[in-house]
Amino acid sequence: MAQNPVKILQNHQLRITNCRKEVLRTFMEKKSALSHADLEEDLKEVFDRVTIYRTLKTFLETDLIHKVLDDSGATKYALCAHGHEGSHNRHDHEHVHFKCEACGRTICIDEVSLPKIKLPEGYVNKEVNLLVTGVCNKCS
Amino acid sequence: MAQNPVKILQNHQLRITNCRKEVLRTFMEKKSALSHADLEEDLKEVFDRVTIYRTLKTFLETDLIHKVLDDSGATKYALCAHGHEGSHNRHDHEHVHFKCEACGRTICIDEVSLPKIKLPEGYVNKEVNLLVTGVCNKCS
DNA sequence: GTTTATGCAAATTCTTTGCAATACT
DNA sequence: AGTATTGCAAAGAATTTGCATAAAC
Repeated sequence: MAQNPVKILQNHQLRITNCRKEVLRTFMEKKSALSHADLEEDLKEVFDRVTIYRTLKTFLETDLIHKVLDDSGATKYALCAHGHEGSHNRHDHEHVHFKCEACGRTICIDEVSLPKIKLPEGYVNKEVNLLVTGVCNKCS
Repeated sequence: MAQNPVKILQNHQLRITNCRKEVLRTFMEKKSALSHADLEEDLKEVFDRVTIYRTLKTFLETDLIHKVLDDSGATKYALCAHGHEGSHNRHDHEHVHFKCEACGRTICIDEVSLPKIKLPEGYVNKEVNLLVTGVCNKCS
């Protein structure tokens, strides 16, 4: 399994550029969902705002990151947990996210698995997203 | 239980204005989550864009509506199911939303109840939001 | 009559697009 | 060398703020 930014980019057939490496590194380091603004805060001295937008777009299209639901209005993104191993199936995305009201961070809770949802007749379920809001272990 | 816009506004100690009545009526009529843009489309001839923003803000603060998670980026809102009865508890918001990829509508699925989620040690659960993406009964 | 909401203009913020210069393979 | 990515400028949306007028209580 890939573990460093360069290998991940190679696995996804993306050119290796400084911005992509740094964005990836930031996701790996922060271990929480990040918005464009979060990334910009860390990287604005080095890369243009627009480049970060385009990097996120590219990563989304390559299934390297995915959108994380959030009630703050800002779109947040997180690394696809096993995306680096080449398993590009949709269910990579199906996990539980936890948003802390105190520190504002959104993280993936891997320990909790998603319950099966039975929908009414005629509904086709493609993807399930669960967001729990509350206070995290560091803030409580 | 209150059922018309005027009574709902009274119950929430809000002044009765045309814009508030119309926004409420639209939510009741459409029965799906609406974004500011959705409301504007219906009401722009009558009310200013800004007034609709402010109405949504007021309704949010009064717990008359709540944010609905959505992966489209646009913030959507929905009526709090029992908010009109004066029960302002947080669990009003805990339902399952379904977003149809075909028609783009987001609706509340009342038939499905939220599974209990057990979080890791130290996490305090305040609110649970579940979004299922797929195809609805009308589009499938 | 006093308080609160509205409409309009304008300021901010967020996101996208075009294009020449640069970096990657 | 050839193609994709970047930075900058600028356009386009989305959202917020200030203030005078109008509506609600």
